[in-house]
Amino acid sequence: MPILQTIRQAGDVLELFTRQDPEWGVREVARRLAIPKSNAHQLLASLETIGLLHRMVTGRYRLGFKILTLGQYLLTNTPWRDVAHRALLQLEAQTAQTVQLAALDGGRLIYVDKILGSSPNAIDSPHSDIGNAVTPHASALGRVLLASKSWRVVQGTLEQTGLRAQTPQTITDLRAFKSELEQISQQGYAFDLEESRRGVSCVAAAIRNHNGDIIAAIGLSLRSDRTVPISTSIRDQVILTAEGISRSLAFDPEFVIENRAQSRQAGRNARQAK
Amino acid sequence: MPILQTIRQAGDVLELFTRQDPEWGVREVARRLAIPKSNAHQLLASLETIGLLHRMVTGRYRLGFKILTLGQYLLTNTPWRDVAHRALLQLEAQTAQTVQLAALDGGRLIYVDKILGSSPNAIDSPHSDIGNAVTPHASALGRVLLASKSWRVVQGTLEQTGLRAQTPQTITDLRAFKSELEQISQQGYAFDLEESRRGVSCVAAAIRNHNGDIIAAIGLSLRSDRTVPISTSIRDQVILTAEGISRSLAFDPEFVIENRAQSRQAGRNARQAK
DNA sequence: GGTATTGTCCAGAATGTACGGACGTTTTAG
DNA sequence: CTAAAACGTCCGTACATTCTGGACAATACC
Repeated sequence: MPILQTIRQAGDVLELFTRQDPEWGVREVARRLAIPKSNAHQLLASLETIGLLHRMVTGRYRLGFKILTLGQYLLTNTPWRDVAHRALLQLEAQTAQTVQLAALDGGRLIYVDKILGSSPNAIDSPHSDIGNAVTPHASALGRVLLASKSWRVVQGTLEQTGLRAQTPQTITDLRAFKSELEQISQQGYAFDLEESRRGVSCVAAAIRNHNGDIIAAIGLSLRSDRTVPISTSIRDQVILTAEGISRSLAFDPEFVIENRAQSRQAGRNARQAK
Repeated sequence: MPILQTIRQAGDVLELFTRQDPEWGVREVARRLAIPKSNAHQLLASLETIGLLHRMVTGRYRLGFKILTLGQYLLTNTPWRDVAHRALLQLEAQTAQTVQLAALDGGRLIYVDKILGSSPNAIDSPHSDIGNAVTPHASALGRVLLASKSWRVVQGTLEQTGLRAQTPQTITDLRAFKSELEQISQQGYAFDLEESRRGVSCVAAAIRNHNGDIIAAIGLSLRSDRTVPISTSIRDQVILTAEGISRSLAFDPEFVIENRAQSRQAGRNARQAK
């Protein structure tokens, strides 16, 4: 199974463009990726022609606006996003707190939607901006999603990101983390009590498709000095909202297809097991 | 100047994923791009490993969430976006109408920011969603930006997109369009009276960096049955806001660099002119 | 149950890409 | 003001990668 090396390199180049380092020159890219300058130049120039990068008049490069366009297409075509968005609007109306929608992708937690709470002390952090990718272990959203995976898969993910503590409250012990996931898996929701950010707590619940697979999660963020522990009222509202979304998705014909595909996948697994 | 063919193909693949066709199979891609199936398969699989595509359990592909992440980085690192955002918030507060921020990229108009008007009859159209790319000729925002380019460049752009009428009011005559651009260039703002969408009019003004180059534009959308023509009051508020943004940018050290780069570019042009 | 279509995989052949160096500028150092 | 280091860009060649065409297993359709 040969992987296109040129595209892998293009991916490596794109990985360089982060929030901290938004602009790269040919030389810098070459040094960082340990490739000849000409090679880096070709890669950057080529990525510019397809619009993924934008060449400044200085000759240095930034991300191109085509990415915004593609992101727009992605958001409008993620079937569960619309359903969830409407439900999140209701949840915000009930609680006046900031609510989020997130999914797991490539071992990272991606925020897919966010509605700022109208309450004066609602959380408003760039941490959960749409498109932001974070390590999943330190947030309620991430753990709800991890709890749906087998422990093997979770271990693989943790090997990449580790259990780095983000606040003194972050769980860093592997065994404790495992039992935490098991508990989440049973109760169907997760708490985050100042584990990702000081003074911020979170409740999250999973969204399931027709097949029962967890495909995304919603969360609600609170200043934790207000309600510790998070009131069961808030918690239940989050759970109910998530269940409502899951119920809507069950009747979505889009996910009936997804459902059939699952059995197809099962067949493939059976084949490999032979 | 060899352009990396593999990346060009990858770009062609990404171009296929639009709002109308968000999901593609190997075979479909192969047929559409007139390449062997195996080749298409390699491209799709490779684009998946770098996160730009996401493989469904069916084996078909959609855009990957990495695009959202990159888009997030892009938005947070576009220097004039923050400045403009604050100004747009004020403009919305003054007018209660929907306001937008857009830039020109690759001959297309890209919406970079939008604030929905609080007025009950404010415009709320997916047409101007962040990241959306449209042909520039039929909107006030697009024309303000086109007016900054030389007619040669504009002609090149129009060859790609044409002057297709989107409403009966759209200017389709090339000469009329040229004189329109000249007028916009002089007066510094542009109107769009139901040319892009029925019942919607728009005023737009340009944002300039320290060097006087037009780098982006802001616009305000109105139901056109309310005020025809758009009141000079509204128009002037848009212009003043744009000027305010430009003034802020002039002192942005980021754009002093950009400025120096301009003279560098000038030197390059002089060299080529020899 | 048969047939057409799908995604995946394999091996050889040809093409495209990686490489090192050279050029003209720009920016820094002295 | 001069010198030199750093930068982006552009070649030509040799190699390695990608492209090609076909075969396979599994599914979807009739």
